[in-house]
Order: sequence, then C-alpha cells, then structure tokens
Amino acid sequence: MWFRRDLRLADNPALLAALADGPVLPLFVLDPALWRPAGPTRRSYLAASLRSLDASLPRGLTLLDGDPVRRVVDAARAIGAGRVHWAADYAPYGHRRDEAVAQALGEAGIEVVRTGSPYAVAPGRVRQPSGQPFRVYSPFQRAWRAHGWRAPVAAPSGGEWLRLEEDTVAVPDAPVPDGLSVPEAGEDAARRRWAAYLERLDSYAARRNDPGADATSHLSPHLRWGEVHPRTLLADLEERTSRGAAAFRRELAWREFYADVLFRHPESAREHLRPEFSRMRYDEPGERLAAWEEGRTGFPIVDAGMRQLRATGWMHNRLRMVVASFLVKDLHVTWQHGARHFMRWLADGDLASNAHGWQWTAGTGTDPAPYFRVFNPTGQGRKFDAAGRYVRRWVEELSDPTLVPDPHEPDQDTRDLVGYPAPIVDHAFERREALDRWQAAR
DNA sequence: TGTCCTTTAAA
DNA sequence: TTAAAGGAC
Repeated sequence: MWFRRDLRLADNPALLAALADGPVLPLFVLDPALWRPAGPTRRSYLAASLRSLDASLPRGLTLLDGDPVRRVVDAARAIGAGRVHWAADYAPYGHRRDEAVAQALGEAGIEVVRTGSPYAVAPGRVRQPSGQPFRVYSPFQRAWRAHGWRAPVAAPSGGEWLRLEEDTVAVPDAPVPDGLSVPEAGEDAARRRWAAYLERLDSYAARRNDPGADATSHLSPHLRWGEVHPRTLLADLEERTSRGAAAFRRELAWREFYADVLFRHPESAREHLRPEFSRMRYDEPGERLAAWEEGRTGFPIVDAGMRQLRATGWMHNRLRMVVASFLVKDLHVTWQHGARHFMRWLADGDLASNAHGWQWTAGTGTDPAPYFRVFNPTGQGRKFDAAGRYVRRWVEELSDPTLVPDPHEPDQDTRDLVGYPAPIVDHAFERREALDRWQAAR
C-alpha cells in the first residue's frame, strides 16, 4: 500500500482505511515545477507546511524530488506496492501531469485507486441536466448546493507508516527572509484560525471588500495545501444563518467552480478558455511589467496590493482584481504573465483559482466580466479604501497624513516630496486603448 | 465583482 | 448646480 499524500490527515476516508490496513507509505511529491519557481514567500509557507505535516506523522514524511512521473513509479516499485491510492481529482501540478503519473503507474502493473478530493464536491460531479459542465457561476452555485456533500470525518488514530529510506530528500528548510512575513502553516494553525474567525464571520458580508479592515478569513493557504477541508468549514457554516455565513459559503463555491472548470478544460491553466481572444493584440512585457511586479506603478492602490503580496505571500481579494485589471487593461500585458507572478509569490496560489480568477478579469474565461468592464484604479481605491488605511499601510511613502492628505491621488509636488513615482500610464488613455484593441479583435 | 457619459429633474 | 437614473461600451 502506498499513498500519495496531497491530502492531509483530515477528512480522507480512503487514507483512514489504508491506515487501518497498514502499512502505508506517506509520500509527497515535491515537483521541481512546483518548488523551484516559487518566490521566498510561497517557498517558506510550503516548507513550513511540509514540516508541520512531517511532525504530525508517526514515522515521518517522504519527499521525492525530480521528475514526478519517474519518481512515483520508482517509489511504488521500491516497496513492492501493488496498489496506489491516488488523489487524481486534485491537480496541484495540473491534470496533465497527474494523468501522466497515473498512466505510468498503470503501465508498471500497479493498480491505481482514485480517491479523495480537497473539494466538498469532486470536480466533474456537478453538471447541468444535459450532462454538460456549467460555464456560469450562479447556476453552478445553485446546483452545487443542491448536490450536497458528506460530513467531514474524524482525524485518524493508529495505523502503521513506512518510510522509504532511499531516493528521498529532506523536508526543505526555507526560512522566511528578513523583512517578510508569511502566515503560520499547518493543520493546527488552520483549526485555530477558523475557530477564531467564526467569532467574526457574521460581519464578513459587510466588510469583506474593505482591504483596510482585514475582515477576511486568511484561510486560503490552509485550503490550498490541504491543511483544512472545505467540508469541515461547510459543516460549521450550515449551523449559521447570517449573511456573512452565506457570503463565505459562496466564496467556497467559487473555488469549487474554478476547480470544476479546470478539470473540464485542463489546457485553460495556461491558455485562453475563449480562443477568440488569441486575436487580441497585447504588448510584450518589459519595464512596465517589472514596475507592476515591484509595486511602483504610481497608482497607490495597485502598488499597495503588489507590495502586500511580496511582503506576506498574500493579497486581499479586492486587490487581486484591481491589480489584474491594471496589468491586462492598462498595461496590455497578457494575463499569463500576471498569473505566473502570483503563483511565484502567493502562499495560497492554486492552479485553478489563480488561472481562472485571472481569466475572469481578463475577460477570456468562464462567466467572464465583459471586456469593457475596466477598473479605474483610483476609483477602486476611493470606493473600497475610503479612509486610505490600506494604501498607507503598504505604501510607506504615503503613510504620513500630514505630508500626503490624499493617498489615492497625490499631486506631483507631494510625490516628489515623499519619493513616490508618477503614474506610469494615463488610465483614461489606456482604458480607451484597451477597448479599441478589443473592438479590433472582435 | 465597472465606468463614463447623457438625460432628466429637482433646486 | 447636483444627483439620480439609464444606456453604451
């Protein structure tokens, strides 16, 4: 018996059964494609998550580095495993890679048991009556709720674990670099965070779009790395009737919707879901992309979001939309460049949610915002960060209210005084340009 | 989970 | 002069 440990201990009946059967080899494939491009924040979080997982196992975690297709098959052979439990509907590296591994195992004569999902409802299960997948969020959300899900299961106890001594790598040490901070990782941290957040949940609906209020749960990294299961959250939400609880459940539904879309369209992790957008003219990324990545565009709300990302490995959801809109529609850079930057730095970066969040903003994806919905970065700042709390916190140059009375649109003298850059583009002009290019491509 | 411009109507 | 409402993109 051998188990690919993409899923953590919680809420995995197949893993519990395997434990009762014993012996089990817990394995986490540390795919270089996942690890090496990671920036310091993502890398630190993942390392801490792995260490936490390692500490929770009776005999330790096995990591494999290198080509996952070859390594997984080699590891299964090394312990003489005739059967492998495979979380095949979880695609941390993309479904193509997962399919390649599953196929290689099959060719090696090893039985593959598909099991487990980090989603309440496994991708592919919620369908229209015709059998077709949903392409629009709202009807998906209704069908998803109607479909339902089973209750979370209790944490396991007992069982026997094996450790593969050869061909393994140590759990990596990736300390958080000076000046940066990342969320605390691990299942215990996830449980504590959720318990604390339940006290504030009822105000979620009213405050979730105010980035300065920091009123969101910050559970996304825990969900991403399997440290808490959405069924656990949904079971607790079911007992509550507040608007906040309902709004939080709808956000979980977005995560499941995008997982379903990626499952149905594996290529959409990197390509436009709507192929007609291949006719759109985009600019080659250059200095403007670098300015966006480093938070020096001269648009305070954009720079605040980009700096929060690099400092903490996390960005408020409202800001993810604002900075994405800015990159695609003000700088005319394809969403793939932005998605790649997010995946390098986000501790919670998830292939499905990231790619389709970007495609939504870019207008190339499922249930897209019409392309003419262009965020005005200054207007978004004034509307959602009215007091300027968020901008002042993350853009140090603008932090002093006596020097900078209007942090969302400081005048040129103020910018010179505090050393904050002038806007790299004229938003009104670039908005027009984006709409013109869209018209030309239609 | 958009923005902008025009129209209309209350002042 | 301002704000609300509505249509276009």
